[in-house]
Amino acid sequence: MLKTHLKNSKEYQPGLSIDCVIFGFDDNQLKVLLIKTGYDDSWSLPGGFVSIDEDIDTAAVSILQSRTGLTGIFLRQFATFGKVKRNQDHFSSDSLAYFGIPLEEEKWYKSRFVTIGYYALVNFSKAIPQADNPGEMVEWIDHHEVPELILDHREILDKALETLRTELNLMPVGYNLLPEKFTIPELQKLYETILGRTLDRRNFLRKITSIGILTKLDEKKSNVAHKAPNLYSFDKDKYEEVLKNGLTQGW
Amino acid sequence: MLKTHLKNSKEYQPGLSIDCVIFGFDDNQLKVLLIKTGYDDSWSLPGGFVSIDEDIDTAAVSILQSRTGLTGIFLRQFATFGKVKRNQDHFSSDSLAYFGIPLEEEKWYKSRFVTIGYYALVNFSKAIPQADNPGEMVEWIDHHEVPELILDHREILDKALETLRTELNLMPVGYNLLPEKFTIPELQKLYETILGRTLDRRNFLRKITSIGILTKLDEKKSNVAHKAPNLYSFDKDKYEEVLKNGLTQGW
DNA sequence: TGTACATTGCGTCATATTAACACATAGCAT
DNA sequence: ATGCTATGTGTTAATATGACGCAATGTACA
Repeated sequence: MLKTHLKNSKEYQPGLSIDCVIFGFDDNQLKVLLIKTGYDDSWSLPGGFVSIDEDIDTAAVSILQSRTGLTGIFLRQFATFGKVKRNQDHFSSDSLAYFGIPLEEEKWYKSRFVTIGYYALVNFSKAIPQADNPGEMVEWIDHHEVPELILDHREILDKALETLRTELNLMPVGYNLLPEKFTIPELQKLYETILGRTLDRRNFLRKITSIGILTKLDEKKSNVAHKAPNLYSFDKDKYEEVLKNGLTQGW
Repeated sequence: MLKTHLKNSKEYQPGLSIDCVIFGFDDNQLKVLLIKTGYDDSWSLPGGFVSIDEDIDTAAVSILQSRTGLTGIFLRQFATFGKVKRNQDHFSSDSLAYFGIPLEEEKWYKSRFVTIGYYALVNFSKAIPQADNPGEMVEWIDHHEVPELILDHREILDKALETLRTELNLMPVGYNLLPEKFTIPELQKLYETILGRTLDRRNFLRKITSIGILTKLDEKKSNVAHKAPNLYSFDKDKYEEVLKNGLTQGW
C-alpha cells in the first residue's frame, strides 16, 4: 500500500488517498492485483496519496502505471469511502518506523483518511507486477481466493466488482482484459467469471456478435484439445462507439 | 455554499467538501435546489464541509437536512471531483471577509478542495428551502433553466443527472419525488422529464404496472380538466424490494 | 484405424418483451 | 348537443430471449 520515495507529507493532499482494484483475466480466472507488505504480511489493494498539485484521476493513472507498467488503460472511479474510523489504528508507530517514516510525520499517517476507489481492467499478459518497497510482494490473486485485507479494502473490492457487474449491462467488456486475438468461448468465460454464473453458449454467441464489435479472423486457435475455435479481434472503432453510447440491453 | 456557525477549520477534514444535487418534481418540471450567495449573486449547489469526526455519508445527510428540513431521504453518492484547479481563485479575500472568515482561516479556504457529489430525490411539497446565511437565497430551479454556477458545479450537476438517468434503468423512481397519491400520467411525466424524451402512454402504463410496485386506489383525481385520472400509491414493501434487487430491464 | 468423447458452430422453436397504433370513455368548454 | 382533450384498454407485428437439437472438428486411446 505504501510507496517508497515518499515525499514530505506536506506535498500531499491531506487526508486523501486512492485505492485501485486492478482486474486481470488469466487461466479462466478473474484476478486482482494485491500487495503484501514486508512488515506484517498483511494484504492490501495497491494505493497511494494524491500530490497537492495533481488531479485525482492523474494520481490513479500513476498508481496503476507504477504497479503494472501499463498506460492508456481502462480506469474508472467508482466510489469514495469515508467512514470516520476506516483507518483508525491502522498504522502503529512500529509499522511507520519499519516503513522509514520520520517521527514528525507519524501524526499525518495516523490521521483520518478518505479514499477514492478506482477499478482498472488490464491485459494480464502485458502487466508486469512491480514491488515498490523491499520485502513487498505484488501478486495476482483469483478473486475467489482473496485473503483478508487491511482496513475496508475488502469492502472496496466488493464494491468494485459489483460496479463492474452492473456496468457490464451498459458497456462492452473484453478489449482491456483479453489478448488481441481471442475466441468466443474465452470471451464467454470472461463474462461468466465477472457475472458469477454460466451463460448459454449459443445465446451468448448470438448476442455478442449482434453488438457489432467483433471481427471474425480467418484463423483458428492452435494447440488446443478438441475442435479448434475460431479467433476474433475487437473492432476498436465500433467498440469505442458502443462504449460511448452504451448498450441497450444487458445480460 | 458556505454555512454559518462555521467551526474552526481545524474541526473539519482538510481539503474535503460535499456538494449535493437535490432534485424535486413540481409542475411537471424536474427542479434543482440552488443557492445564491448574498456576496456576489453567484449560484451554487448546496454543500458543506465534513467534520473531522463525521462519516461522509452522515455529512451529506446533514447538508440535505439543513437545506430542506427533510430526513430519511433517498441520497446517493455518485462521483468525486478532484481536479487540482477546480477551486483555484474561488474565494477572494473580500468574499471571505464578507462571510466573516477570520484572516488566519483564509489559507484554509483558498487551499485545494476535493468534493464528493451526492444526489438526492425529495418530495418537493414537503421540502422547506432554508437559507443559512443572511442575504442568501435558496430556490428551486427548473433543471432546464439553471444559471451559470460557481466552480465546476455545472459539471457536478450534469453528472448527477446522467447518473440518475442511468439508474432509472436499474431501479424504480418516484416514491421519493411524488406525493403519496399520484396518477400514472404524473409518474410518466416524471420519467419523461428525467429522461428528456417522451414515452408512449400505453406502453408506459403496461411496463410500470408490470413491475408490481403500484397500488391502484379506488379514487380519482379531482378538480382536473378532462377525464379524471385514477390515483395510485406505491406499495412500499414491494418498492423497497425492487430497489434492492434491481430492475431487469430499462427504458 | 476407427470409435468414444469433448468442444465448437450453426440452427430451431416457443415465449416474452417492445414498439406502434386503434378505439372507446370521461369531463370541460362553448 | 358538439367539439376538444386527456385517460383507460386492447391489438398486432417486430424483435429479443431462453431452452434446446444436431452436425462438424479434433483429441485420446483401444
